[in-house]
Amino acid sequence: MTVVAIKNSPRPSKAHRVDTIVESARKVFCSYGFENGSIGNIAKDAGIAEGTIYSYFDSKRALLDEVLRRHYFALFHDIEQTLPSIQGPTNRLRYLIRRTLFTILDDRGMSRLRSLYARQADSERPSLAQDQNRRMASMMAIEIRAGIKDGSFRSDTSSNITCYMIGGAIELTEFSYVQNGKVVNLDEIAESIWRTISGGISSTGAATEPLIGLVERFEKAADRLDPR
Amino acid sequence: MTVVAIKNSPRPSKAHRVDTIVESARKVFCSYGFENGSIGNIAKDAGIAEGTIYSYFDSKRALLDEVLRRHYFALFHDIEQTLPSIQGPTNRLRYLIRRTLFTILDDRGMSRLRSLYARQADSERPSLAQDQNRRMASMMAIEIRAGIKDGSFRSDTSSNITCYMIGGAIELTEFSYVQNGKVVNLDEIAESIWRTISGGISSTGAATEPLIGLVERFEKAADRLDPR
DNA sequence: GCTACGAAGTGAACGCTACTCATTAATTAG
DNA sequence: CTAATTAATGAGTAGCGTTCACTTCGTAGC
Repeated sequence: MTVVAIKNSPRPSKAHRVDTIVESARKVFCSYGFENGSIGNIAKDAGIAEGTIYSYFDSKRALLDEVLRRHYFALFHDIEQTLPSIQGPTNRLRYLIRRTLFTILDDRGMSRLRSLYARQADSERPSLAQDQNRRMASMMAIEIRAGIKDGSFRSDTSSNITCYMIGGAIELTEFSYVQNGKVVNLDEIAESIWRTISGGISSTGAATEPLIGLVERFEKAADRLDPR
Repeated sequence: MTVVAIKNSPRPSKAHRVDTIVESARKVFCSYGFENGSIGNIAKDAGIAEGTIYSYFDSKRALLDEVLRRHYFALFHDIEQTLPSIQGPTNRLRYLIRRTLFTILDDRGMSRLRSLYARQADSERPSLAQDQNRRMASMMAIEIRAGIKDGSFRSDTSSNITCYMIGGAIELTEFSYVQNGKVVNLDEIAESIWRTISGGISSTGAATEPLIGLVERFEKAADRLDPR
């Protein structure tokens, strides 16, 4: 996507130039990682001088932030587009878990950036990663609170911690995939997360076991009274 | 802790020298972060030349890895010391959650290192962060499997995902604390994590599902005895 | 005690890269 | 068409991780 510089050629618009830089940065960072991807490479790919980048971005870090910001913007936009068509907080929460989890498979390079470099922001407050966490958490929290209101979820549920648990599990799944690259069964993982979130891990066996015995006795009695 | 170099002074033992370097590195990295803490600073603090560090460590990153490795070693050692004195998988799992969570308050600088820099390892396989995750996960998984065996936990629990959910929630809590520095009520967070893990968030609970089957059997038997 | 030799330590020099800024080119206003 | 303004340039700067030729130290054999 290299732009050839020609004397007297008209300058591209400001927005278009920013787009070019960010797109080149995305390519370079995804291919080489943040630390090994140099401003020189990005400038060469965009067909401009290194100095030009610094009239649009304060630092290399700020450039990475913009790459990630656009990535998350597209992701959230897509989610917000889909969410209203799903009925009920339970289904919506399930969708949020699956949708976020499956983003892992979209782009390996982007997964690497997200799981390794997203957290270290410049000095911005709130940092990009924190902001992203908050947005995802707030979407989930809305569904959880709706679920509490309509009686699907227990009223002593902490929406905050529930979001942390879901988000954290997804992050660790992504990191694990980025590190060892093994193919993962995301359907199964999504199902496990959902099962744990919704039903917990405590066994209900203690409660049901006496009942099983009762039913069996009842069935035996029925057999005697009504053989076959 | 600066060591003053004197000509003809006896050289410290190899192990002692490594300790000095790692301790200086820990101080510098905790104070300035990984990227802003320079090898020059570390060497100055340890009272040695920069080159000396490179006869003990391959790179700056390897030095950070050793700092973190020792930190985790101490943490795991402490946990393994305490764990046997706690009875039952349920209590042990609760302890693991609380113990790991409360590590956040031990040392702010260390929390920063853990949540921002631990994931980017050299080229080691497995990476330090992955190795650490695995150790923590395996400790938790042992308790979860024991809990399944003794009937405390549901048998369809995925120990892996449960660990990810617990570990992920703790990581995000730590990151949030590192970023905005607000005091957090860890007791409350630990309790929420535990409540969700053990009981889920469904108000109906998984308890009813097995019962539905029993009720159906009961009704069928009753139908035979009293048709219509 | 003296010498020789390997191990440990040193710090100046190197290479790389993020970032700056004086200069040049392009665009716009009058 | 000219002047003023804005955008772009790329050689230069600074800082840091890393290397390596050289120095110093510890010790073993005489």
